Amino acid sequence: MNEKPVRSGNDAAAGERPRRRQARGERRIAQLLEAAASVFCSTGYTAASTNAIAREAGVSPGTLYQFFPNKEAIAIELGDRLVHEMRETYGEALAPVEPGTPLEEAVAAAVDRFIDFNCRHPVFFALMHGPDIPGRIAEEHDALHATLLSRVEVLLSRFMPDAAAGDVARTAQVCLSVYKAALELVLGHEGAEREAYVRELKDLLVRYLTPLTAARAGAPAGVPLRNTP
Amino acid sequence: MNEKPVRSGNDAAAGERPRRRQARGERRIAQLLEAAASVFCSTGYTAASTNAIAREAGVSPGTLYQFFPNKEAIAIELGDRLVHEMRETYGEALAPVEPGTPLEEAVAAAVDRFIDFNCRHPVFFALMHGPDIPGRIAEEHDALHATLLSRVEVLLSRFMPDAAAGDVARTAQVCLSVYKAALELVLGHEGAEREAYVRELKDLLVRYLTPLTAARAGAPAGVPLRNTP
DNA sequence: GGCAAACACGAGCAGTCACTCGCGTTTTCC
DNA sequence: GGAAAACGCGAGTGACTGCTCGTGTTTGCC
Repeated sequence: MNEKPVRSGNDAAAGERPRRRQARGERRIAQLLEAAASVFCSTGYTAASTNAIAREAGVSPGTLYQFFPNKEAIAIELGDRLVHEMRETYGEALAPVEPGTPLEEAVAAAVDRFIDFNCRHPVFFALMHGPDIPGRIAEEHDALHATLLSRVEVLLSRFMPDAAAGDVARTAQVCLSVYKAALELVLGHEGAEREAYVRELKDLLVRYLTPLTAARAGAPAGVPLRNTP
Repeated sequence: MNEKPVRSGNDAAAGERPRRRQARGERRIAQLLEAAASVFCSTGYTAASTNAIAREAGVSPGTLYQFFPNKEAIAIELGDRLVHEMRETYGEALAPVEPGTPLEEAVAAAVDRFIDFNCRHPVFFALMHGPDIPGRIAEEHDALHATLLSRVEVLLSRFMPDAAAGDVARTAQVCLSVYKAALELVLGHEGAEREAYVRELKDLLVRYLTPLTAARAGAPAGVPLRNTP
């Protein structure tokens, strides 16, 4: 926010000098990011042309490049803002697990928050899981994925304290991948059908994880726990 | 195979006259498809340039267009051949389910065959699940998906005979999506780790489906069966 | 051998893309 | 009010794409 006014003697310090954005500029940036989100969402990153983004935003190509050095920077800025909001969301979604909380509730709470976030920002899915994203966004996605993974591992190790670290990591990976797959189904449906898929996802995760946690208190039948040796 | 020799009077019948391929030509086609598979696999469909495919195959761009009318046709031919082999594979994988076969075995058999196929043909995943595929391939993928879906539904309805049709369809969708997600994990690992993920996928599916089938013979505890009304 | 068709080449064409540049307009700061 | 900077424009540039075409070589058939 509080940018220093243009300094004397600071002109050619770094390759990129911080431009003094006016309110108008900030508005344009938001406008352009919104347009980019729309275009990325409907056509994917590579197929989205900067001219199309500018047109969608109602400005000229030249104006777009007044605020972003290149196409990748648009996706990066968009990704940054989404990841920022995402970190807040999943911080709440995964962090506070009361020791007594049953698995079913923990899963339901996490799933509900993540699904809600992804439904509100469909671009996020397109940007993060597209196969044609630029290297920088991929890094960001990997970082976010790693963070999520370790969070899920912590959550899991609370429910399955006597499992090998490798098994916990693998289980967490499976959970995230399954979530991603189900998210695609959820985003592809509306209303009641969408909610049915959400319920299905919760059931799926709970049934997958329950036998692992069951070792804590007298394994209740079902599929036998299979520990990889 | 047995192509009729060039017919007299059949010259300008349709817009496309069937060229008499020589053995050399068939070899080039196989060569080009192999190169295309490699390039598609590593860069995706849109990013793959026809010049790059030709270069990978060691021929000139003009030669490529002697056998394929356009870039899409390359992907289509490749997809056709893969789908053809796929149909044979999953025909065996899903068709014959003995009435007494336990769920665990049926799932394991299907998963093993599909995983094997996808590991032998990594292009298949890239072509079918890429977001930038041309319309024609998408149709083919949708058709294959629909076929697989109905097969899985038939298989499922044998294990859960007293479920609503909508629930069965949804369950089948979830199974396929989960398979797809796990496939990505499997393809991303090697050796023992890969096998561990395969086992995880089987467990996941069995645990997901077991409570649904349990209604047949005195529900053995675990997560209660939740029927959507 | 000879001829037509299939095969092979690679420079080049039209089209699209990300991005630039010169110039005019609006805002900010004194 | 006036200078400087930020904003805004859109035709244009170079690179790359899918694809063509004229020309030369190899193959199959008589």
